[in-house]
Amino acid sequence: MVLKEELGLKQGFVDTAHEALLNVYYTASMMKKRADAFFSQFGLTDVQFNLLTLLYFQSGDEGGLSQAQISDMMLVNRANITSLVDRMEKAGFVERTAHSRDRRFNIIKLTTKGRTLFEKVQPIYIEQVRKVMSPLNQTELNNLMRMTEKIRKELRR
Amino acid sequence: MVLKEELGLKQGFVDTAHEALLNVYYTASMMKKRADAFFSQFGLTDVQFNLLTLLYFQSGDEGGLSQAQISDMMLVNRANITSLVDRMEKAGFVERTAHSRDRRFNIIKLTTKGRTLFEKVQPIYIEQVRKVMSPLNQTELNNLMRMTEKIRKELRR
DNA sequence: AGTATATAGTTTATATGCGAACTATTATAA
DNA sequence: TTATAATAGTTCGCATATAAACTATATACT
Repeated sequence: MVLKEELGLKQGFVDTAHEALLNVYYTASMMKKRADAFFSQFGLTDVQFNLLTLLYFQSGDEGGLSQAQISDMMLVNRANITSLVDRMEKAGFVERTAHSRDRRFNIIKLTTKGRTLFEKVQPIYIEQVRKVMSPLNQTELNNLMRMTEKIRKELRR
Repeated sequence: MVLKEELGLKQGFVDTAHEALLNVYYTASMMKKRADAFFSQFGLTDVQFNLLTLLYFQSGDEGGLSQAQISDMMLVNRANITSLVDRMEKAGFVERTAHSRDRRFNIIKLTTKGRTLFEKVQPIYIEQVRKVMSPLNQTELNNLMRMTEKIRKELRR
């Protein structure tokens, strides 16, 4: 019943399922705020760092990822990727390149500047993540992943 | 290691803590999408329904909640509450009223229209929540709440 | 009492998020 | 082969999110 006190709620949790859902939801919300505060030190948002991460680890056939692939991986609408890539391209962290055979695709690649920034920020970020998750031991982390995966599976039906 | 396959990621998870954090994060993201799809049936967003819920269950001394109180409870910036209340007031679901002694406060109250809508939507919403969380038994729900609470406690430091 | 500080709410600029309508390009089908 | 489908990306309108600068009001302090 922790969230009740945290949020000053006396009522409104109709049952445990609802309360658990809100726990997950508000925890993610707080994670995002912390991540945004962290990345702002480096002139980035959490979403922008996610894009750097994807491009750093996943080159794809054409040496980059299409905007549709990025959209699928980040679980966000394609319209967002257009503006996200616009901003990141303007900042010089990524570039749009042509696909070798299909002119519909924009292949997005990290620039040297983007790669350098990622390699600078990523280890510090992982340190922060470890600290945030430090109250949970390995067994708990595994249980947490197992349970949230069950929920996602249900949501995908 | 489920998220890796889900998101088509081959690398990028540096350790279990990071993977667990992203599990929570993407689960909440999917919950939000589902909630938004559900509430759009009734011309609402999930955020707007949250506001109705708060106002329905928490009257406060003045028979409503100040925007600052709403901001605290919803864990969002006060600037958002201004525009949220603007939209909800325009739609006729809430009203801004004066505080009896302190002219700085807007006391936000449900209108009859807002109360009626909430009472119509809420039971159907709770049904959906139970379905989404149905893969977890009571013990798992409690564990999930306990673990996310530990994370929030760490985030509040 | 009068000044400084704190609090509530608004506005602006910016970065997300969605769905729907649009263009360009490619693939499919008749 | 030509008409139709599907796919990739963009643009638009809207709803959310933040921080920062602003006004109005209330409180605290000397």
